[in-house]
Amino acid sequence: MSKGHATAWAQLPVSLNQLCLATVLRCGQSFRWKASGPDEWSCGFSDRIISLRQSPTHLHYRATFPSPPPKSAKDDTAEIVKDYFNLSIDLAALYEKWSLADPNFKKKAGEFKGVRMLRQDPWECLIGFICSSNNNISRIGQMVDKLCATYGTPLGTITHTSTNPLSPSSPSSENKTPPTEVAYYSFPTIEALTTPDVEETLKKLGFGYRAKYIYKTACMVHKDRPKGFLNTLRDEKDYKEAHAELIQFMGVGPKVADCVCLMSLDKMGAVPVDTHVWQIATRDYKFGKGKHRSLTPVVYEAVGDLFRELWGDAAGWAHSVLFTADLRTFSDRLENTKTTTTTTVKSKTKVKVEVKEEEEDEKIKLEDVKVEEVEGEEVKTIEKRVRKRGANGEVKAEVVVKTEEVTERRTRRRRG
DNA sequence: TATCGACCTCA
DNA sequence: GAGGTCGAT
Repeated sequence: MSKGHATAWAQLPVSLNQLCLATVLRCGQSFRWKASGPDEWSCGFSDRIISLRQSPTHLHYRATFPSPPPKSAKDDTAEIVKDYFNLSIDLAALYEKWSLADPNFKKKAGEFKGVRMLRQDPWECLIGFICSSNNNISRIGQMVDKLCATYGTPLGTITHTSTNPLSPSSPSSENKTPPTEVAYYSFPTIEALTTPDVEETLKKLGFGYRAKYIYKTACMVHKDRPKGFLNTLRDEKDYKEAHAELIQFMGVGPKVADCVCLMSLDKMGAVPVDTHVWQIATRDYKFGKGKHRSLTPVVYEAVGDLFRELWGDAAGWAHSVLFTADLRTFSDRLENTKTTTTTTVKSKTKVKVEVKEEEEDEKIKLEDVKVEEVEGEEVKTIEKRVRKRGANGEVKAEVVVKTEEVTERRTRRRRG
């Protein structure tokens, strides 16, 4: 039982190929779903808590309202759920298409069915991903919880029953944790995050430098944009336009903007390139063939283009499948097929090779990388030009620094 | 255009 | 050091 007014459980026909709840709700799209039971998930929406369960053939849902709804009101929770999970899109058909176009996708997809993009509220999505920089899913979740508890509206409580999978062998006794009442809140409105105290409060709550970003962005959206601005990016702007609008906000770079485009603005081709995706591109798709030492804006876009060419219009959706497969949380699923390649830098030697007096030779690249590979050992020679400057900033000399990096690669198969 | 240090906290 | 961004150079 929970405080509040819960509707009866209802269901929607949804196969596991179309949606895998346990994966989709934990793969870093939304940070607000809580496990409220062994196979139950709950999340606060604007005026109600929605709880979900899944069987092989159905998605079960129910709503818990803070106060009894008028008898006349008909429950629109089904509509909310269909919309939130983008259920009008046939995911299985997309998997077919991607598998045909890409053997690597096909290989990974078997263990990761039903990974679809949510269709979240753009404002919540924006703030959630501003929190995501230099951060991990679990802490982002904790931060968003605090944000909601502090600036959101209470929606009631849900009784959480044991989610501890530890001892299914003795269901009768010991290891059961007692049920607890957990409070749920709505996500704060835009306006709620524009009060002058917000930055300081969030700092105290452990948001770090993101506190300022959130406050500033809230102010920008609220004061400098027309009402409903973020939602208009869905229909009135295409992907590029929406992306350009989003990176105007404080704390929003290309990656965060792509997350918002993909997960809340119906831009299925948006591919957020974070360090994971960058790894996937270089490791599994040989992107750049060892060039590119950092993820500059140009390289960022090139990675997205690579995947868009490979997977087509809904590349962002496809990317999410491989991204999820790469997450530590789910790494056990690939145990049987996986080969892991670990690379360790064995040695690194820097040698200053020559000193040039004030030479302006545009032909020398600022950085030149040569790679040789011998029996699992990779020797990279990096030539980097470093300018020594005097007190006035004038170039006094240029030093070419050669770095030899010896990398050892070990590939091993885990039990299979 | 690309690179670099700083930024908050927690692991 | 992390599932990034900002501001300066």
